[in-house]
Amino acid sequence: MASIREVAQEAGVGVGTVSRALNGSGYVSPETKKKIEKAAKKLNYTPNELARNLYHNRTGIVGVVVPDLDHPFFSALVKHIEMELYEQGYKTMICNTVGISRREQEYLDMLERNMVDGIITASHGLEVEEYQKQTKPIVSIDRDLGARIPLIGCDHEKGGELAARLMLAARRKKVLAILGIAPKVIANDRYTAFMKMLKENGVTVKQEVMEWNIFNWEAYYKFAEETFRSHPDIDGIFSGDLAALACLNVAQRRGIRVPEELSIIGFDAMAPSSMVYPQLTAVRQNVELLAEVSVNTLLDLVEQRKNVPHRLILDVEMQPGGTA
Amino acid sequence: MASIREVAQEAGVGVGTVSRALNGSGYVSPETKKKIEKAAKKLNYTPNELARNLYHNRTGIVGVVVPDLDHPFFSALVKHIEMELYEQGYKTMICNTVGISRREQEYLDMLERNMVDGIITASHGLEVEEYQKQTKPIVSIDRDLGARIPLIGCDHEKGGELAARLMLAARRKKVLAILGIAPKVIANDRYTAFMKMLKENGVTVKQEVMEWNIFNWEAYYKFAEETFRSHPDIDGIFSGDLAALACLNVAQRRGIRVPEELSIIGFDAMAPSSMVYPQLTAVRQNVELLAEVSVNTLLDLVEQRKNVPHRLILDVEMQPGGTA
DNA sequence: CTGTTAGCGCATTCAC
DNA sequence: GTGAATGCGCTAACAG
Repeated sequence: MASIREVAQEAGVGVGTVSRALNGSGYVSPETKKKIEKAAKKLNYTPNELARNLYHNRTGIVGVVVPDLDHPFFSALVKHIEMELYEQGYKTMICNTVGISRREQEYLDMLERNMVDGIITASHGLEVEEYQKQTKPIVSIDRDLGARIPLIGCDHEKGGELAARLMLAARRKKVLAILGIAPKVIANDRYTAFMKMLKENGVTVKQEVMEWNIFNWEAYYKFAEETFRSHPDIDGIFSGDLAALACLNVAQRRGIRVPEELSIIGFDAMAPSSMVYPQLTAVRQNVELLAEVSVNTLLDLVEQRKNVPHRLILDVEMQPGGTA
Repeated sequence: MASIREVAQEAGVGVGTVSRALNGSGYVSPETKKKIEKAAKKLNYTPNELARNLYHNRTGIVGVVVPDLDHPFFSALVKHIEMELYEQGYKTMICNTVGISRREQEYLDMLERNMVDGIITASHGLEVEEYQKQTKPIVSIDRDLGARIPLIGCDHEKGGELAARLMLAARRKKVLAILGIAPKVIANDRYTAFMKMLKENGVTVKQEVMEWNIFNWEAYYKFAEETFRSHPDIDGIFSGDLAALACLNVAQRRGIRVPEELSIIGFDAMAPSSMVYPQLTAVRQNVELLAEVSVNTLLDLVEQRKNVPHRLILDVEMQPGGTA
């Protein structure tokens, strides 16, 4: 509540001196510095960040846009992004788009209005053009938004191949891939690679597509039940963690033995995949590293520290489990 | 990038007029208004929110402090808080304290520095005194921070009793309660009520205490294994969702039949409790309502809309499952 | 070494 | 109806 002017008055000096003393910029005699600090303490002075922001034209806030915070992958991602940003002196503003592209757009607008210094987006409902209009720092996770916007993601192709290899090792013959990913996102490559390798080896591969922007458990569960009705003869399933867990649950309920009769392989290997019994076999993304790389790439842009590569692909590995 | 002054120049009017025209405050002739709008569009003018913030001494940002975003309860809570805040025109800044009270303190400081208009805290590592120093709006979830700070939470006592009733109905004789909650938090009441009712009915109740600020699955799992080693004779377990899920997993691995030989009841009933087979029996908190009430209480304070009650306790119910 | 001054961009007086 | 002037709180450049 107390302003810098009041502190200056109390200490009997000018505002500039107070500013320098408290910020450690420029020279202030030890003596007057003491006086100023005493005055500041007495008045319980706290600098008003809003005024600072206006002057510096920055806020130290980074916007993080995700489709759904209550999804294990995104909650873990945001957690680690927040922690990394904090380490580097930034704050995190979040936005759930829940499939509403208007909300995504509004966050982009906040960039223009200087509310945030940069954006990390993992929600992909808008057209690429909207992003390309922007001139301020943006980093994209899992989607190519053009040459000026760095893309960070994991090696989805390798993930798909790792899964395919497991299916082959288990001699599966009729496998289902459940695609639940936004169009235009590199995450789709996991299915392409998966199906390609299996087909090359004479395995029959079917596919089902889930609404990509629905993330609640009910929906996954219903979809799994429907899947078993329409594909009673499959002996393998590959999909995102949650759909895989739903399939596992329905299989157990139906008395289908996993993995003897049916292999189930997930993608992401987030916490819930370890909670079930048997533990889900799944391709693991290194979310922590993903967060770290995304943040550092963005801040390289924000602070113009150095040039950043346009495409950064992180390694994946297979989390062993009991379902394949 | 274009400022209001440039727009004024382009339109050949004064800055005040531009401000009034674009904000709809005060009178502007339809004619000049047109001119101004054209100029604004031409220059691609966007008001600088930082300047506005300084003038109004507000940011429209609410800080949300939680121990760990990557915990199903908190990720769901933050998701719904964010959505509700968005509906009301506010943005959400998040902070993972991950058990570090310094981080909690820093967020409190941001209140003083006017970076956020208010705070919703569900992380309770700091002493009450630190909160009571604050004069700006704060709402607390699950912990009493003194008369001036509203407390929102669910009816933990009732939850504990609902669980106890199920244990009694299943004729359990040696029950274990796993406490994993911060000290001084009303969430502890669930265990107090649970144990009280069971003891009154002649049931033996033991208890174990987990580090309250550890939230990763590994820790839960290890704790569960240790629990079965040291308490091989129990026939009932009551704890938070994640510890309960870990116990269920270990029990299944050990070939203990649930619920025939062992009843397991969780608290929260978040998504992962539905993913396992059998589904976890658990006390359900209405997170959505909790978020809505917290946000509205805070904004009543921020906008001084009306007086708010100091204590708001929400109902709970039992989520049926197959583990009790 | 330190006080004064001039903005940062906007919103709101208050004369005209 | 409208323009000019003032201030939000702070920082940095500039005299002194």
